[in-house]
Amino acid sequence: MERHEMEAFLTLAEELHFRRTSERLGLAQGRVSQTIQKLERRIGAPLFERTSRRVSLTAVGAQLRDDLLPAYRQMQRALADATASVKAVSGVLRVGYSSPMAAALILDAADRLTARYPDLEVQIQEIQLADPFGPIRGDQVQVQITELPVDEPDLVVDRILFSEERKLLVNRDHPLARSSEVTLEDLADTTLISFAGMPLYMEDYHYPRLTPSGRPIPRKEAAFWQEALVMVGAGKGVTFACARAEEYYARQDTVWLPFPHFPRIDYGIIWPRNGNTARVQAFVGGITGPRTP
Amino acid sequence: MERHEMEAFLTLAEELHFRRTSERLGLAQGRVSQTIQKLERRIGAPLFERTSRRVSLTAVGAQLRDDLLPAYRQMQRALADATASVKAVSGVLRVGYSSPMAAALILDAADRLTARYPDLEVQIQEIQLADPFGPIRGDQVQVQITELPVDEPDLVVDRILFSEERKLLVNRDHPLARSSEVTLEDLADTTLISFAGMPLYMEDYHYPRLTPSGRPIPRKEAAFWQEALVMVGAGKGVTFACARAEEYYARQDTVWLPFPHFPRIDYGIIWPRNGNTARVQAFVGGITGPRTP
DNA sequence: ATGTCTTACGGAAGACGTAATAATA
DNA sequence: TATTATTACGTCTTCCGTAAGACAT
Repeated sequence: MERHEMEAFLTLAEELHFRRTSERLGLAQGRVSQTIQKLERRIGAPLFERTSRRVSLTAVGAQLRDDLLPAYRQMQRALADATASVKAVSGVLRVGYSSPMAAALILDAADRLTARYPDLEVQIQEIQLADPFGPIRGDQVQVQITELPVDEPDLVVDRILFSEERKLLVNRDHPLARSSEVTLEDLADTTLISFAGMPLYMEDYHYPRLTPSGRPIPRKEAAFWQEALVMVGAGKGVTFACARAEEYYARQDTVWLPFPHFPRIDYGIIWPRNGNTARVQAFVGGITGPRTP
Repeated sequence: MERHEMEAFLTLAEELHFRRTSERLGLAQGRVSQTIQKLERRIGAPLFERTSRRVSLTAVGAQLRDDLLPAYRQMQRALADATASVKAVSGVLRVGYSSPMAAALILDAADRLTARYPDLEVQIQEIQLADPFGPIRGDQVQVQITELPVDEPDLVVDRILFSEERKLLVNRDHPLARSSEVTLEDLADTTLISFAGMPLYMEDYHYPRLTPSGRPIPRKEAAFWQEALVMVGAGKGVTFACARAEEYYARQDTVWLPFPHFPRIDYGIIWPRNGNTARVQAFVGGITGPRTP
């Protein structure tokens, strides 16, 4: 049963009038007549009783209308929903990241995503550790891959996307640079560079204030990651980073030391609790795929 | 969305293989590819992710399949049900009647019915009052219009179709032929002709054995209606008939007297309890229409 | 005479198959 | 190389509108 036959039949079953039916469908009057006749021939019995003055459904016609109408509506809706869902995942989605590996992941997901949603553009934006949630709260990015823990009432944390070994960055002339194994206890003899503006629970998690034995760890704050790098290069202190960041930020004057006795760095995907749009959903779903295999 | 597009999409969603899909649909391989592409252009995003080696549904495609499949199935079923119901109302339907008015009604309904169900043939058969249920029990007729009351465990009585005034048939030379008004009490002075073979409750209802004052009514039995007519014409007794039967059975030697103090004759439509077929249903539904206006 | 449904006919859209092309394992 | 999906092109079905016909009010 062809679409145009269903439409002719259902419209005529509603209008009970060939001319009005043809007008509603944008067809010539004769077309409706012939389409209905063809359908009736296929079914084997008239669906309408008609004189030149009155059109009415037969029992078979009424039954068919009752069965067909919901199916037709659902079909229409399925198509409309599909186009609407595609349209909802169009426009620009800005994704924040605070680590270059996350950026690579995002760009990878963006490729797959724009293949599936041709009208979607994914833009990326670096997020400074000193203000990790400003951009997402200000809608400068709609979704973000960032270091955990994140515990903000207005932000949803989806899950751990990946985790990285933590390394300690020290100046190549620093005594620790030649240690075989560095631990938290050693930090009492350094200045740890952390970031102002981070929530306290995050700062305490990533940049402890005391060593395990209780000695205070001297600290200094930087505003940007690049600034922290420069400070380490200048011998002003040490700081943490995830292992693979070395591929992006290696410097002659800095060595990246394994730091196995401190937890790895987990990265998660977050978005505003009231910003769970189709775009964001699609991105989160799209970034799921590649991670699992 | 065209039928061939739905079929191509749903089949491909099941097979995940263009060649197998084209074979199942009896199409060329390229056709499937182009049909899917067209659908994807209309929706605005790919429904399948394909390489030359693997085909898989995208999220949009999977959603569309979930929404579309039930609608498509229901549509198919609606059409199949319609053709099946037409086919079920085809062949020969034999209808019994015991009164010429009923025959006219049946023929009228049969005309409308064969217009609605071209493959149905309606035949009529006269039923003798002496054996009112033999033919319907022997499947010589499948439905029957007959005098009420009918109270048989294996027969369904639908409803009263119409009712007719009862008249008394007497020979023109009989003294009652000149009465201004005849009552049951007068029958004590006549011989009432009834029919053998009728169930007792029917015979007692139509042919009382006593007058209201308790006098017995002499009686004689006939085997056929025509026989009863002849007997009345020969002055051998009186009998009952419904008023309009006079149009069919008027004779010079018989007068039809009003008999207002005895109930009218009700006619009902009956069929075997285990013979409620689509044909019968269609006939009963078809005979409903003309009666109501 | 008007409004309705049906029938006849010519043109255009598009669904189809064939066959060549591109990509992947 | 074999198997797959895509693209190009010519054919043919059939959907369509126009216009005339048939019928009822």
